[in-house]
Amino acid sequence: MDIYIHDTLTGARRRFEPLVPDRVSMYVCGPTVYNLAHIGNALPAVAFDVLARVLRLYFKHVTYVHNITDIDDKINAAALANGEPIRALADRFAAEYRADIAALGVLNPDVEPRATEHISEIIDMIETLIDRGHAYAAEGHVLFDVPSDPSYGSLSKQSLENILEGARVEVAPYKRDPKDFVLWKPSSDELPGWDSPWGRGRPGWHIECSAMIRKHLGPSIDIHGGGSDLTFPHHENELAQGTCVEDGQVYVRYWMHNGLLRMGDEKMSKSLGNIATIRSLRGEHPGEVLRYALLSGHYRGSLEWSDDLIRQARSSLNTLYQALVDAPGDNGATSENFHDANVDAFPETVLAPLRNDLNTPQALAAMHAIAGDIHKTGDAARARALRDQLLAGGWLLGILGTPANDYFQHAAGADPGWIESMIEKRARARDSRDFASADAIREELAASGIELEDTASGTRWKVMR
RNA sequence: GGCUGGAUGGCAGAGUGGUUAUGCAGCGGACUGCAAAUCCGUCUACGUCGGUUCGAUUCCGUCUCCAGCCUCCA
Repeated sequence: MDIYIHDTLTGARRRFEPLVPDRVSMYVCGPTVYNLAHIGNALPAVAFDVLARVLRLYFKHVTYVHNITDIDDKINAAALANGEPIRALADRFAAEYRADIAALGVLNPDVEPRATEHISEIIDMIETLIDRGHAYAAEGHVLFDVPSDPSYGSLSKQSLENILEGARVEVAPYKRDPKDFVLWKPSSDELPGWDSPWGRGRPGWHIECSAMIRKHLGPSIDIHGGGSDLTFPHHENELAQGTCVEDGQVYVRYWMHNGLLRMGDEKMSKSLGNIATIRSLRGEHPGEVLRYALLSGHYRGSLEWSDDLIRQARSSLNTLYQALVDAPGDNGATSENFHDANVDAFPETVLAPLRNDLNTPQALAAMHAIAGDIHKTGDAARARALRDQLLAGGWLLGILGTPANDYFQHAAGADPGWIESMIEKRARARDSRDFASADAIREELAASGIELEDTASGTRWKVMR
């Protein structure tokens, strides 16, 4: 059993081996909470959720830390515009974010740290960087001294000259080098601030993550994930801080970056405004459908988000649920039953692609193969075993979490009792070969969004979806 | 301009030096009173131009196009 992960730093797929056997430390950058999250924000949450599920099967201790950035200029601006206290606004949208990704089946991380709760760790780390000659204070700011880190640029594969040439930001006069970035900056009285050796101020974005990683996972971690748009400068800067604060320690063993969702041929982003919020999407679609859509592409690719993608995901997921409905015996079980199952309980055909750099499209293909086998086998015991395989695979992917019947019957616009009585009426009509009446009843149900299926064991109904 | 990655059938999207991805949709058939679900069959593929090779969608190079990053961003 080997797990492979594509590592951004080396640009290669590498066999995964944690620093300490049986212990995996994983950190994923979460959102800055100043408004509702969009579906692009959910991609890393979902992808790394699947990774965590897989890793927990093979390693006894997995610590998954997923942060929330709750101190940021955009938060300040949003709070000001709202006339709302900054802390209240950040808390509110942090809760909204949690609710949104929970609806997509994302399990809670082990730790969900907030930057504002780690100010002393941040200050400590900045002081260490200054002591070691990698940072300097100037005019109330503290800046990281980029030229002091010879390997700067290695993660984003940028040469220092190119960073300079491409720079579109004005260079502050207190910077020794244009590439130096802020670790600490002063705050005015109306902005949030904390006392520090450099006066009242607040942390820069990059140091927050480094300090929280250090606190919760230590100086050297196994996996660091996030969107590919964070590679530069955020993760490059984190790498510089995390490396320079120690002597020759590897800050991150595997850097993982998910691709970005596109909408209308462009990256979905709050700045561009071409976003679909998770909130609005899950008003229209089950969270599981949205999750399936996200998993239908490989996490490193760029997936085109569209209504058609959602429609296809919905149909595909229906097919899997249909197999559960058609499996003989009790179909009240869900993938949730495999929450604590041993690795042997999971289908290798689904697991193997996931171990190979989280190949979710291939895993889903294997799920459909199992679903097909459920229909094709004539053996009831075999079908039940396959049903369990399907549910187990569903657990890894975070889908099939609803009892199959409920999935097709929940949110029925009509009273189930009425539906059953209509079905009975139709059965009598069919028995007397009055197909015109029988079809009329079926039409009437269809008008209420109810679809009928006549099976060998009787007629069953489901909500059209 | 620099860096990184990508171009696969109607759509989405894996993968592979020679053999079916898969799903969605379409078409034909089976089943059904008719449907639905399911099963069987089936049509559209690997951006361009070269090279390596017995053989390339898969390796190498060229070109074209696209996206991301170089500024906050998942």
